Amino acid sequence: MVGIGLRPVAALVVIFTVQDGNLQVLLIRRSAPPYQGWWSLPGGLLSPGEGPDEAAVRKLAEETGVADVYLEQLYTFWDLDDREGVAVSYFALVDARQAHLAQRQEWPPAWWPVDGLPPLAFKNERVVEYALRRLRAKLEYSNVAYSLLPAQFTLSQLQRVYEAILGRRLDKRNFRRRMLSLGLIVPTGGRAVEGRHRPAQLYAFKERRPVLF
Amino acid sequence: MVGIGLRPVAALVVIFTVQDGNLQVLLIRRSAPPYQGWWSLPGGLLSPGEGPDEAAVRKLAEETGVADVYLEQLYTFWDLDDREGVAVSYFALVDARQAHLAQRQEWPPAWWPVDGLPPLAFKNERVVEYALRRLRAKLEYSNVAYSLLPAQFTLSQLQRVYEAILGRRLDKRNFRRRMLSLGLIVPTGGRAVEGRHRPAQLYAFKERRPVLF
DNA sequence: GCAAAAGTGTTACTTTTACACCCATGC
DNA sequence: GCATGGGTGTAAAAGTAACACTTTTGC
Repeated sequence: MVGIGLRPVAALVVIFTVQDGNLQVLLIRRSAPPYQGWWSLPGGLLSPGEGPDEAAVRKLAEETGVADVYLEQLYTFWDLDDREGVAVSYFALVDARQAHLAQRQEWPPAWWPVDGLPPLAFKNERVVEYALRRLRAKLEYSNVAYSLLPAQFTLSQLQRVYEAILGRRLDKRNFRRRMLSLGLIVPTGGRAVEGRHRPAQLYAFKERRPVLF
Repeated sequence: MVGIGLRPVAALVVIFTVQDGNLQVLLIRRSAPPYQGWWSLPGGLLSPGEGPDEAAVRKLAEETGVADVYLEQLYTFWDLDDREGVAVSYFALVDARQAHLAQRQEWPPAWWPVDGLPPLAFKNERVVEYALRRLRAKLEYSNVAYSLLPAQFTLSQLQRVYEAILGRRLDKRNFRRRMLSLGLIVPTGGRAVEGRHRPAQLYAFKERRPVLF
């Protein structure tokens, strides 16, 4: 018998990346009911002895192989399914170049552009929407973008990440001035030779851990 | 036997009010173990069929008699006790004049000034601290203060609420200009005769529901 | 020499801050 | 008439937003 107050508790992770100037979300194709054949966010019930944060870290590692990325608790939903379950949601920011998606026949993960998602199982649209709002807000007053980029990057790459997330173009001069005057990033001295044009100065985040301002 | 992923799930509410220029939190004195004799936040396990939001609303009503106040989910903690329980926390804003604290011998509630709290059970200090940070932030970009004041109030009363929450003095002229230019409040035409001094214009919030800006 | 992206300053405008005195009332 | 809080404007500073051309490289 289920005791009073005992509920299924799951963790759910919205894993974002920016690739080719597009903000993408990791989805998993469901290979069994309920919602067989549909796509949903990675997640699942807590394992014994595990807290929601630990479950989120585990899911993230299972699907992408990465650890030590930006991961933040979002919101706890309780009406995503009909089973009185509670879902603690998270969002994570990963650099697609460092992520290696799990290769499996069943429940395969894939990146989807955030503005072209398929119908999702368990009302996961609400979770993605919530995550996106929070990510956009956070971008304005923190350095979380560090988690979407390699250790060194050009200012143009950084700007493309911001533009992809915010969904609008930014002014190049104002953007560069702001990033530098906030002291978020420093030039490394290296240069990126990338095509038949002038090489770009490489920069790095001063801190590769969350900083608010 | 407890199934996989089944956990005790509780709701926990940080109920704030402003009284005499002081920000206060509602605490309950524990009348049984664990932590007998200590103070803690109101909360408890979800009832059958109840979601965390509903449990928070219920707790709020039980302790203060109020409904329809500002109530927002905060964060889900899981390491507040040793029992693998999950605690979904909320914060609420109530007008002390409209709140009637439950009168009971056991588990009596009381208002405590937020900067003079007693030691709390279940690491509830972390929850209060988190709630306070969120409340301070929210005050700057929303109208949530409506929930701490009666339908009509003077600008000085409103300012005292802001000052109590932010923990610093504000400039009277700048404060008034800002509140009015944001279009948060409107004069009602009434005046408050309150002492041997010039009566104050009464104002009301345009919206008595959460608005972000 | 030309295509491509890198890099760089100035100006107008908006927002924020600092600051001090007169007003209306009750006693 | 005096004590009390109510009410009001302005100027300086800071921050934000708009805008276009030169530079360096590969081919």
